[in-house]
Amino acid sequence: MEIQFQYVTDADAAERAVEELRREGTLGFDTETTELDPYKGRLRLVQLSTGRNTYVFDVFKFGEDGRAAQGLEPLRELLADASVQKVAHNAKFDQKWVRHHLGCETNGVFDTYLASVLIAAGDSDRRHSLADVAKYFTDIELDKSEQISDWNAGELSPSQLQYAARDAQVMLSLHEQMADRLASDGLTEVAKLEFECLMPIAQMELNGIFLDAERWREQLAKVRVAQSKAADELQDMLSAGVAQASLFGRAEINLDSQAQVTDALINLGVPMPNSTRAWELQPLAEKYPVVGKLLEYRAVQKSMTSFGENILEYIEPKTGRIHADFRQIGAPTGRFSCSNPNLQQIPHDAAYRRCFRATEGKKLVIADYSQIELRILADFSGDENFIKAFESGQDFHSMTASQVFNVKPEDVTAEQRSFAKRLNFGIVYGVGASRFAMMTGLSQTDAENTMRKYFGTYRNLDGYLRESGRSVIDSRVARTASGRMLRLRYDENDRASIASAKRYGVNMPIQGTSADILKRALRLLHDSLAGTSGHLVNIVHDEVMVECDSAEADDIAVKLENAMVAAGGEFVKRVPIKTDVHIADEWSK
DNA sequence: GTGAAGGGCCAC
DNA sequence: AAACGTGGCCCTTCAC
Repeated sequence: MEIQFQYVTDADAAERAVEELRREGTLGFDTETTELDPYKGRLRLVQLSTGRNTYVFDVFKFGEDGRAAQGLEPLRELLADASVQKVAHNAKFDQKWVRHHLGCETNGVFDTYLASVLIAAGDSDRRHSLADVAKYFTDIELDKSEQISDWNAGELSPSQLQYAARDAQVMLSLHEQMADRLASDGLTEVAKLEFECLMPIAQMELNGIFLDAERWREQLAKVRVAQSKAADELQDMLSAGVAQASLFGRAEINLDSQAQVTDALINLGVPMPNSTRAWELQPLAEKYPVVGKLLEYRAVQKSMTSFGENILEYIEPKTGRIHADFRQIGAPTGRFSCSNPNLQQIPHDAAYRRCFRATEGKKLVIADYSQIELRILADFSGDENFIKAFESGQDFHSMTASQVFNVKPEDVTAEQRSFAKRLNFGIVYGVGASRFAMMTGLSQTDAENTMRKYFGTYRNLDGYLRESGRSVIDSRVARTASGRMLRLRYDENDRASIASAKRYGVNMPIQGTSADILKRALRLLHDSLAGTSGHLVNIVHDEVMVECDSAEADDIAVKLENAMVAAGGEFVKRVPIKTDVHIADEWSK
């Protein structure tokens, strides 16, 4: 079916188009670009649709540099105006291109991609491409064959323009269906939270983070030496158990093959546990030096491959920085995930983190939430003792140790604090006594007794966790403070399946509310950084990093802390929210 | 050759 | 009897 559209190629037409578009409260929105990466290609088209009429702005016709094009000023104002809603699919993509190539923000966004993910509520069978979403919510079949066509062409074909117009137009019928569905699923609030977080993330990806390649290479050189030494020594030790070794010299074993390494260890008489995972091998390391060597080799091998030369290839030549991909709903809990490269798994070791640094004349302002998940749990449970431990403002693990072991805070031993700490962390994930025993070295009985004491101290926490578990199994639904939803699937005839669903369902509201809070904080931060030198450069679940002019760092630190604490306060009412903020030259604690 | 699955391990 | 939640990346193995 042909779609009515107007092709906008000059300033007068642009002005008239925007005037017409402004009469609508909601517009379909899409862009066409010559590449997928805004630093590598050009923005060709911006499409805005009222449903009846669609305007296709050809950015090329307004000059070489879209940012400098005066004729596009009305369009920029319209896009930046949050009072006009723009419906787009995966809006982060369009926002990045518009920000970089037109020089303005896109505000007031409704994202059909994120809406679809929220509605799916963790169902991994559902797909979320525009074609899939259109089919699912409106039964419209979309042909995406022009998506990969040449948007660089001097003159675009009628079929290209038709395709471009249609993608913007289809957004409106999609929006109607999806807005209703969000409302009936109780997802309106979380959707707003997600949509308002899009622009901060789009901007963060454009900002990128500076990685000092020289420092990285220096570190890598050290690791290479260690790797080669460990590999050589491990090879020698393993070969001792292989028969052919004496005949043909040293038999080469693939040290990265868990099958070959396991065989070799068995030949050497090492009693092999169920797997060769580090935590299973660790206890054997003392008696069998070869096991210790294997663990040493694995560690350096991991450093060299996952955190080696490859990450340097992600440095964008145009900016000299790394622009990773952040998936806003990376996990069904609402947490972000990050890839290409994953900046959320850079080793904590200062040798790696110090390579991520502020550029000349700049500082990094780094803030992280203190015990955010435990504070959320305390709030949800309403447990007075648990809340008191936070209200005291003292070291939380010492306070809980003091309460659980019934000693004065100043008399808590290092060992008691350590038990309390590991239990505090484990509680959020639904740890059991046997796992707790495993990680502390306590006997099963002692572990059970310690946990009994813990839950005896925090009766309402125990009650909350039980009730939460019962409720998620009963209703097959879990929700965060913002209303984010997870549907649970389990086999009711399988105890293990029920137990697993229960842990997942109990954990999700806690982990997910933490994600809610971070997303709200990013919106507040984005607004308060406007007009400053501050730029968001990285986030790691409960940590936010901003780069800014050195002279402004103190001010930015206050803004960052305020945004994070205010966001926390919107979802957590009874427990104080605390952040630790510091100013540094490098990514460090 | 390519891709999926599984083991292993980094982060929070 | 069970045995701690979320991700991504690298490697080997194995099927096509």
